[in-house]
Order: sequence, then C-alpha cells, then structure tokens
Amino acid sequence: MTTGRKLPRSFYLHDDVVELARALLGKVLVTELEGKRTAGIITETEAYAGINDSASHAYQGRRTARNEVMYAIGGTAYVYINYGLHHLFNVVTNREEIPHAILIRSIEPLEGLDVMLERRGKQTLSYTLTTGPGSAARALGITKELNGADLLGHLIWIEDRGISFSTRQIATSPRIGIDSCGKDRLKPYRFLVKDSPWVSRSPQKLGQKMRL
DNA sequence: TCAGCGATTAACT
DNA sequence: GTTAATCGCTGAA
Repeated sequence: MTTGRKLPRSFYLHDDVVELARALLGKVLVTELEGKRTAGIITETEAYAGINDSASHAYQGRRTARNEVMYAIGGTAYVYINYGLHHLFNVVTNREEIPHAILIRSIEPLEGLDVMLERRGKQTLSYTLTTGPGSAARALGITKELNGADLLGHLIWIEDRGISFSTRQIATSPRIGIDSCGKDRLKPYRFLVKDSPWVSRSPQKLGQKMRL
C-alpha cells in the first residue's frame, strides 16, 4: 500500500477556491471510523465560491446553524443533509470568515472495499458504489457527526499520494443540480477526471461494464 | 406556523 | 421518464 502525506493546513488556505477544486482531483480522501479505514481517489469536485456565488449556501453572507461551519478555517469538514436523507461532504477552504467550500462528488475506491459495500448495502462492486456526492459520502461513512471535523485530525483527512492530472485529463462543466440558483448557475466550477468511469453524470459511462 | 423545495438516489414504469 | 424517500431553510401567512 502506498503511504501518503496528509495535506497541510497551508493547502486549504489558498484564496482561489476554483483552483483548489481542480487541485483536489487525484488527492486521496481517507476516513478512519470505528476502527474501519476507507479511502478513495477524488475524481469529481465542485467549487462554491463564497458570498458572491449565487449557488453557495453562504450567498450574500447567509449564516445559519446549518452552514456555520463554512465560516471556519480552511481544512474543516462541512457535512449537511440534502433532500432529507443524503449526507453531502464538503471541504472548507480559505481563512476564517471566508465561506469557501468544495463539494466532493465522486471518488474511486482504494481501501476498505468490503466496508464500503457493507455501508452501501451492496453485494457486488459497481460504479454506483462511490459516484455521486451522496453515494461517495455514504461509502466513506461520512455523516453529520463529522460536520466541523478537522481535516488535519485522525477521523477524516486528505492525502497526497503523488497522483496528479494534466489540464488535458481534466474536464470542466457547470455544476449539477443548481438550475434555479441564479446568475452563477452556468459557471464552469465542476471538475472531473475525463477518462475515469468513477464520476457521476458521465455519458460515456452508460452501459459500460466493470473492468478492474 | 407551515407549505414548498433543494449541491440526490434508487426503484419503479 | 417518474416518483418516493423526508431534513432544514426560506418566505409567506
């Protein structure tokens, strides 16, 4: 097993959340919960650019019990419940009081496949195991309990294992599921690994068989 | 106070 | 393609 280097605080303090969303592709997201370790390569992200981004929960400085964690220091986990049942995991970035966040939409499973299958209630491996933000979070065991968790702590963190992608290997698109979010709904803030089947809403994935 | 809806998914037809 | 699952915020009573 490759060992990685936990991303330092400085990684998360960068000003440009869109650039950071791109930089997270290829990094490895790890959880260690109840003695069970699971990990996967980040393959799809979306940037939410703070108080000027009409698709962000923090648009116009909105601040509620739910999104309070977005105002914490970069390197904090923001987990919220969507549609009443899905836990969505975001990485908070930038300094305190600047509510930037990056939604992790998909991962490619690396470690703890058996645990992920169990958490997802599945018998067999398929691309639906960890693609889509609700599925990725559930496979990693991420729930509201981790809201506010420190990404430099011991429950959940992100590692650099030397995987990176060139501009040519990365595709960009508008963000998913924010059609009614006003002026910024078409901004190209979604990033995904072009040739990876481990992403959501990929036309090339349809009908594709598992090949591992 | 409460209806309406969302950074979604899976199981239907 | 359609729908049910049903938390938390918003905006209208």
